[in-house]
Amino acid sequence: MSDSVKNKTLLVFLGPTGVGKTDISLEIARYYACPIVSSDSRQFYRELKIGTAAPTEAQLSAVKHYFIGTHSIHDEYSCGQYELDVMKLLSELFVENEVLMLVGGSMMYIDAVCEGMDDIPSVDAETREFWKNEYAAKGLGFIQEELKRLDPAHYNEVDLKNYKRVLHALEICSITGKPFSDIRTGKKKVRPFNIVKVGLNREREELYERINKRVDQMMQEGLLAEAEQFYSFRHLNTLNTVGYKELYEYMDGKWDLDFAVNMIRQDSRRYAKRQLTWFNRDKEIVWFHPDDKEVVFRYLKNVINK
RNA sequence: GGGCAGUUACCAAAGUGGCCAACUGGGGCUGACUGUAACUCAGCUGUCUUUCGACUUCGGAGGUUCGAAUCCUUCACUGCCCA
Repeated sequence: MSDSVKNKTLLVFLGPTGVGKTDISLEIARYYACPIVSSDSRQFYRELKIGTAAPTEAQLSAVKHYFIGTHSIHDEYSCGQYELDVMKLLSELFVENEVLMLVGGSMMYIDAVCEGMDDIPSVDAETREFWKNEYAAKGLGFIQEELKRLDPAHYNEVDLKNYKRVLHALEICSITGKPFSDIRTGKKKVRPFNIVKVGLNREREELYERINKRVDQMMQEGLLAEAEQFYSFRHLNTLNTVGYKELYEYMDGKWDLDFAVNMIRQDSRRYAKRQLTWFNRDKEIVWFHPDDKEVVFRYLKNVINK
């Protein structure tokens, strides 16, 4: 990216699911006449509309959006690829725009844009399958020992009880022939534009109430039918998503519908909490209530060089 | 009216004389997390205390005992059965 974008600003609107990001960000996008880049890792998938509370057709035609419905649930996509794709897009969009918006709640995806990630190779299906099978057959203790052997430094750092983290480290060791920890630098990349992080949050009780209500609304809008369409692909990672995975338990006959819907509410609340835990670490975020639009506008005017 | 069963922390549910502030599960809270991340994982969850520990609890009241959630008496409530 050239120096020409150094006075440009990326407005990052983030917050827990259901807090009301879409509404306020549309108003701000219209005011600044800028497009919105989504950082919602599930709204990427065009098949998942209702369950991810994707922007409506009307909203999409009011403001130009990127990364909404751009991928299929069958696609292989990752955070690292997202970083590359978004950075390329931003450099193009900043030619015409002084201000751009990144809106969404997917923590690691937001960080990938704002801080960058190390260049870690993507894992081929064969390697993934190999370690997955090793884990299934020999258990957590075995893959822990393998990690100790292949990457003792990482072994001492990772959460060893978290099999996903252990597996991924092993996958990278396998592919590169080097310890995973050699590749991880942990260095933040400096972006050639300003980043303003706006956090949106509400009282916990209020947030949870909104989440609960939104789940009811999704059901009324036909979430069950939407999920049912992809029932045969329910094993896909992209469908291991709140709002879908619970309904598949119902369709598998394990839960009754009321229970499943209740679990969607609960899992949504937990997700919101996890998002907040992640965001709370980031001291660059300035927090607002989504209803205080005037306050946010005033803040932005102060922060953006205009 | 009679008989039986039950009442334990936010909920469910173990515990039936000392190892009990009380198993376990759920819920809740807090946190970790550099690529399948709306994933995955961890800690806490009577009160006070940073820890050691102290204090108040197992429906209410009273009693037995060195010691009670656990035994006895009684009251209250709940469920089932017989009238």
